[in-house]
Amino acid sequence: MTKKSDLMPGTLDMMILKTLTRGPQHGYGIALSIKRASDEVLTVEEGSLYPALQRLLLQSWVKAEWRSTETNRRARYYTLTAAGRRQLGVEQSQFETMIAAIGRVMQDA
Amino acid sequence: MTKKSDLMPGTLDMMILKTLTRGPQHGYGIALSIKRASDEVLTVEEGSLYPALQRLLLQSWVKAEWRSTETNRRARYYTLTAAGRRQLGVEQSQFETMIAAIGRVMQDA
DNA sequence: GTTCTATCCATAGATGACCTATGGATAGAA
DNA sequence: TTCTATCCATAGGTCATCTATGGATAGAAC
Repeated sequence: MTKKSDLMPGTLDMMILKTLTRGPQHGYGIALSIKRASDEVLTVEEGSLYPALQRLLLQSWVKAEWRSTETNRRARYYTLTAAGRRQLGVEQSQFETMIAAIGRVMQDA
Repeated sequence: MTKKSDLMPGTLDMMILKTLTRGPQHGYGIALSIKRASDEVLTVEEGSLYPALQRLLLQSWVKAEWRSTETNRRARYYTLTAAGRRQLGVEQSQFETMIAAIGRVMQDA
């Protein structure tokens, strides 16, 4: 089993895509969003996050542009594409299927 | 995301331990149990199963002995140990925590 | 009687996601 | 001016799982 602060493998891309449905964000902001939404249970390391964003860019599930933050710093803002939104749907339903199956295996009977 | 027939990484050991709470079983039987319990959604490949069983043996979470099956074939029967039962509890609660956290990230809000 | 399928064990090597470690840079607070 | 938080990104390692392979036997099918 994974350690407490680790992620569940295979769920990071899905969570990033989901986070971006709430609007464009830069990498650091995505990491904070996930951390806060999960009540500090999930911590996305930068060494996981940026490679993941590169993967998503390559697939054209997100696009990126350099902009300025409210605090006047340069940052790369990521936006969900239409394909990314479709992909999110696919990953969500696969995830649900998987979790439901594991639930059946794990139930007492 | 993982493919449909794949496992969710990090959940195999937990499912094996859970399966063994229903009594000793040989490797092949464990794989079938998981497949059936999950309504054929989860397929444990032999290349995943036997290394997993070696891990569990090393940790003394299961023990093994050679016996004969009902159909007269030699097979290695795996039994859950007390430590294995404790470990199952740990993994289950970590899993629940993780799934709950992912659920919060994935909920529309 | 032999071929095929299901049952059974196990390892080697590849893949791929994630983590650790590292490096760089700036804004604003102390 | 030093420290912390904010921001980006890559290289290298780890580890779980999969693919591919190899071996062996029981019983059914033909």
